[in-house]
This record gives sequence, C-alpha cells and structure tokens, in this order.
Amino acid sequence: MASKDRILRLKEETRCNILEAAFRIVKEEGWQALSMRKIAEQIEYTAPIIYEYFANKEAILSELNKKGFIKLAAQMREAAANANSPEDKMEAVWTAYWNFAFTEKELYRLMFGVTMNCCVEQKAPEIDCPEILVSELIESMLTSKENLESETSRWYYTYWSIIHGLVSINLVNRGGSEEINRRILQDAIRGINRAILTQ
Amino acid sequence: MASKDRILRLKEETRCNILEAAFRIVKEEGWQALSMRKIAEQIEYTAPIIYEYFANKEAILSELNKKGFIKLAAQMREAAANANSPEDKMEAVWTAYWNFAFTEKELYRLMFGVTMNCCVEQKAPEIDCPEILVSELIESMLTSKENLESETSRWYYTYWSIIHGLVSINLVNRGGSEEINRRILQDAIRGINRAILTQ
DNA sequence: ATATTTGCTTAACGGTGTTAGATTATTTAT
DNA sequence: ATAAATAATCTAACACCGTTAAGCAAATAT
Repeated sequence: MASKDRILRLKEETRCNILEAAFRIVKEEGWQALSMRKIAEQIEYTAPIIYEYFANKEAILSELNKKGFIKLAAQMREAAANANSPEDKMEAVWTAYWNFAFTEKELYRLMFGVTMNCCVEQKAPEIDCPEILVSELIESMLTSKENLESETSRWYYTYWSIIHGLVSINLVNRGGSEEINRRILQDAIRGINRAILTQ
Repeated sequence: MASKDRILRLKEETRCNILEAAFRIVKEEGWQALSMRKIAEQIEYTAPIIYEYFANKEAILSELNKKGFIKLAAQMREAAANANSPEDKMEAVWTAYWNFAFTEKELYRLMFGVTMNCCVEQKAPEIDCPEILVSELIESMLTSKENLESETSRWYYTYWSIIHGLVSINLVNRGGSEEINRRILQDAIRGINRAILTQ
C-alpha cells in the first residue's frame, strides 16, 4: 500500500512539472505564447493529460499568477524588513516592486494585465500627439529653462504614469470607488502642477 | 475612364467598412475577440478578401490604434482650448484623457496594452498581500486617524498607480531612460510620503 | 484467469490567421 | 458580338489553438 504514496508523489510531481514548464514558457515567450501542446511537449506527454491536473489553461495561468503574487509579496516584505523608518520602508517596498516588475517582466505582464501586442507601430506620428500637447504645457509652466528637454520629459512621464496607472488599475479589476479615483486624479495633477511651478 | 474612379471609391468604401466593422467588434467585445472571419461576416464577404485591403490582422488593429490616438489627441486639445491658465489646461487635458479611457474602454485597452484575461481570480488571498503590507505602512504614517480606511485606500492607490503606470509604460513601449524612470519613481514616492506625513 | 481500473494516446470538433487555387464576373480587345 | 484578359470573389486547405471522447495497453483487483 506504500505504492499509493509513491503514485501520489508522482502525480504531484507531474503537476509540478506542468507548472514549471508553463512558467518557463511564460518567462521566455510571454503568457500569450503559452499553449497546452507546448507544455505537453516539455513534460513529454500529450496535451490531454494536462487536463487531469488542471481544469483548463486558465487554471494554469491562475496558478502562475498566484505564485507571482506570493513571490512579489515576499520580496516587498523583505525590503521592508531591511529598512527602518516608515518612509524608508515605503521607498524600499516600492523599489522592490519595481525590480520585480523588470526581473520578471512576463510574469508581471500576466499578473497585472500589461500586453504589448498591436500597439507596436509607434512610427505613426499621431501617437506622439498627446505627448506633444502636454509637453508644450509643461514647458510653459517651467520657469527654469535648463535641461528643458529632459525635465519636460520627466514631468510628462510623471503625469502620464499616475493617470495611466490609475486608469489601468480600474480597467483591469476595478480599483477604488469612482469618487476616490477622481480625488486621486485631481490631487495628483495639482500636486505635480505645484511641484513644477515651484521647481 | 470615370469607372476607374468609381471602382477606387468602392474599394475605399469597403476598406472603410472593414475598419468600421473591426471597430464595432473591438468596442463591443474587446480587441481579443476580433477575428478576420467575424469582420468578413459583418461586411458580407469571406475572410480572404480582407487581405486585399490589409496585410494582416495586426495591420487592422494598428489602424484602429492610430485612429484612437487621433481621437484622444483631439479631445485633449479641445479640453486645453477651453481652459485658461496652464494649470487649468493641464487638469482639463488629463481629465479628457481620463474620460476617453472610460468612454472608449476597449479602444484604450488596445492602445495602451491593458488586458484583463487571467488575472481575474482575485479570490486568492495572496493577491491582497502587497496591498496589506503597504496599507500597514501607510497607517503607521498617518497622523490623523479619521476616515482611516478610505484614506489608507486612497494613498495606497496613489502609490500603486504611479508605480504601476510607470512600469507598464516601460513594459509596453519603453518610456524614458532608466535614469529618468528611477528619478520619477523616487520623486513620486518621496512626494507622496511627504503628502501623507503633512496631511 | 478474468474483470476492472488506470495511464496515456490518437482522433476529432470547432475555432483561429493566412495562403493557394479554382471559379465566377467584369472589363477590354478584336 | 465574341473572344481574351483581367479582376473580384470564394472554396479548400494548412498549421495552429483549447478541449473532449473514444480506444488501447498495462497494471491491479477479484
């Protein structure tokens, strides 16, 4: 009856192999490139057996997603533990977040719904329009004209980041309430405005 | 020889029809749901015809993308025109951006690579971990304890938005330089830290 | 030794983007 | 008007996708 255990262990092992193979593919080719047949090939089985371990493809991605969050949380926690004041902790925590995003790009894409499929063609001059428009505004607000270009670019990305971030968070899984969002948006814009004017 | 013109006009018209059909599908079902056969059905042709007007599916998405940017830029420009001071213009411009994102959700998703495929399963308790961690930090920084929950949530989304925004911009089509990004990240975090402490 | 369960594969369905070849309709040339 | 050439369109197919059903072979249980 010890064979039962061995078999269970083996089953657990292939389940794990599936996840590892999936992770490898996601890491190397992005989660859009993940396919059941590709996983099957890597674990040296045929595709249908995967369905004995996972309900469907989405269940596998969900599991990777979960593992990603655990990993991210661990790194953020560690970063917090290595800093003292709340401010330092805060900076450390978000720096850890930032680093996670770029060392685990594809995993981050999976976790937070960041695609890069079609919007590639940035050659189209129209795409720069919002940037140009805002940049002109920024330049008119900047009192000091030194490092004009890099400073303008910096402030542009500051605005854009917070607004796009807020938007995408809401598009992906509904952030806070409409009211809170408006408030954050307004506060952020005014905050950056003030920072520019008193720079 | 006037028939040449008429034919060209017809060709231009079906090209336009293709784009309109594609846009309708994207708007209603999201750009992931766009398929050549679905477009074909709407314009009452078969799929291969589309390839006489567009190189491939991506070319169609690219075109929608471009049109999206033109529309967005127009709305931002209009908003700017209706405000006076640079600060007011800035607020108006980004509010226009915000409104565009939510009235044209699917188009925005296409334009800026915001997916929401798998990361749905937010039932998993691990997903809240980063939020819990940061929220505790925020609470420890807040001096006033009134509206603790909503205030904490508000600041959390403020941090998260700018960092996630900056990350996704970089993941999608490389924003500024590594140096500028670090600077923005640091400035933003310290700025919010300060705002919380002096709230 | 026979029956049953298990592990796994092959084959298939309906879907995708895309291409090649056949077919039909239209225009042009004679 | 009729024949040839060209354009417009469709059908069929390829290779992929997620997923399911049926079948086979080996291990297990009776």
